[in-house]
Amino acid sequence: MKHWLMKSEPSVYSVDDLARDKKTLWTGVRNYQARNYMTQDMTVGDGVFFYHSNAEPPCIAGLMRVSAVAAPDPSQFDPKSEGYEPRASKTAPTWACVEVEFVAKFARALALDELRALPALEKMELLRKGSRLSIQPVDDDAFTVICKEAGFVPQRLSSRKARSTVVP
DNA sequence: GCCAACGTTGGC
DNA sequence: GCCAACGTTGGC
Repeated sequence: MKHWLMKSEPSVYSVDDLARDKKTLWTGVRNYQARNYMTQDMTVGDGVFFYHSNAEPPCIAGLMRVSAVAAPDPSQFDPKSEGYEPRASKTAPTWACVEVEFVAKFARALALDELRALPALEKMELLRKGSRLSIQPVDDDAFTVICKEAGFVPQRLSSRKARSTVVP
């Protein structure tokens, strides 16, 4: 299972909005690298950090999970949408979106400067100077460190079989 | 609001 | 295929 980080400006769509909606289509991505991560690498069940960009402070605000693989982003077909893509057609779409579902809002959001203070995250894409990529992979170690720092315990042994093997 | 970094566009 | 101009992102 892979892990990811996806950015959204909370003034547009926040972790609280997702907590309310339970699920949403992650529409509006207009960057090829970010799109390719969605169409080529994301699978159902992948964990995704919800990052608040252009926020005060910028922070990782919660966790979500991929609930459906990439499909054409409907906003590219809507002339009234900011993300309208005149070159796209239903048979040859340009942009894609995954569906994500809410997992958790971190009781303590992890601000960018706190993340920078963690040596284990040195190589994280998010923390690279000039990094703008709105969808990026997060390696297992970084995922674990961030969850721990946020006081969040991932429910990795969620199947009945797995749970039954856990010593009480 | 500023501006550095980056991605895209389009002329050549 | 190069690269200057332009537009966007996103921290500060």
